[in-house]
Amino acid sequence: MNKAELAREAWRLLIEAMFERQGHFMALASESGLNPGSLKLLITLDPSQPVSMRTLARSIRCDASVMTWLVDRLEEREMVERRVSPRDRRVKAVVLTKKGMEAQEMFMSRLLEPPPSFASLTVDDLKGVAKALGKLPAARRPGLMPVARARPKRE
Amino acid sequence: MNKAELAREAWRLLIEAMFERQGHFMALASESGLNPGSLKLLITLDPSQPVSMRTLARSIRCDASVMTWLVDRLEEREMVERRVSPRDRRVKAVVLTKKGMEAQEMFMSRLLEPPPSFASLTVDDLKGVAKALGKLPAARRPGLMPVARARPKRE
DNA sequence: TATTGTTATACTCTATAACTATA
DNA sequence: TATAGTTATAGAGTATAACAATA
Repeated sequence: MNKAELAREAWRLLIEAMFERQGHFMALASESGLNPGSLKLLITLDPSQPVSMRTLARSIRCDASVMTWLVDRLEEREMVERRVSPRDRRVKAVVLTKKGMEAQEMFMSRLLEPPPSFASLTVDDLKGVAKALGKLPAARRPGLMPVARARPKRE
Repeated sequence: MNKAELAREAWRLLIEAMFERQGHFMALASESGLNPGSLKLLITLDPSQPVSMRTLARSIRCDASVMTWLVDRLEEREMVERRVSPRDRRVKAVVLTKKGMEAQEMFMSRLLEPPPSFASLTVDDLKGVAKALGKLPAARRPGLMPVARARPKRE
C-alpha cells in the first residue's frame, strides 16, 4: 500500500468507527429533548462570553431567522438568555445560563465517551491513534468543538 | 495518562477530525441534490441484489412510510427501480439502476476521500491509525457502509 | 442607506394512523 | 388474521422575503 492508499484506508476506518457510534449520538440528542440544531448551538456557545446571534448564525451556517428559532428553543428551557448589546442596540448577544453551562458540559462529556469497542484496543494502539491524529490542525484547538468566539470588533 | 484517559483522548481526536470534514460531507450532500435520507439509502443499497423495502426501512431505522418517500425520491432520479417480488406479491424489492450504481460508487469514493490535512501525517502515523482501528468490529465489514443485505429467508 | 434580529410564510422531511392488496 | 407497502395528515425543522428598530 502506498501512502495515498494508506491514508484512504485510515480515513475509511475513522468513518466506520464514527458510523458505529451513530446510535449513541442519536440517543444522546433524543434524550436531551433538543433538536439537532439547538444541541449544536448549545455546544457551540462560548461559556466565557456572550456571542451575537449573527456570529452564531455564521458559525452554525444557518439563516438568521433559523437562529432566532434555535435560540427560542434554548431560551424556553432556560439554558440561554438574550441580552441587548449596550454598544449597538440592534445586536442581541446570547449567553449561557448556569443551567446551560451544566447542560453543555454534560453533553460534551457524553459526546466524548469512547465507544465500548475501544476496550479491545491496547495502550499502544491508542497511543498510535492519538499520536497521529494529534498532529492534525483540528486537534490543536484547546477546547472541544469549534466554539463561536465573538469577532474582535463587534459586540 | 491511564488507558481510559488515552481512549478518551484518541476518541476526541477522531471526533475533531470528522468534525473538520463536516463541510465536505455537507457539500457532497448538497451538490447531489438528494436529501440526507435518500443519500443514506443510496449508499445502503446492495448493488448485487434487490432488497425489500421493509429490510431497508429496518436498516435505516425509519418508518415504512418514510421509506416509500425516500425510494420515491431516488426513483424520480432513475437511480432505483421497484420490482414486485415474484414469490410474494406484497413485497417490493428495490434495485439500483446503472445510474444508481454509478452514483453510489461516486459518492462512496468522495466520502472516503481523506481530508487534505492527512498529507501532513507520515506513513507510520497512518499505519498506526489503520492498525488500531482495524481491530474494531466496525472495521470487519468487507464493504463500505453497512449495506442492507436481504435477510436469508425472504425475497 | 445598511444592518440586526423578528415575523410571515411556504416547503421539505419525518412520524402516526388508516387504507389496499396480498398472504 | 397478519404483513408489505401506500396514502392522508399533521408536525417539526429549515429557508426566503418582508418588516421594525437602530446605526
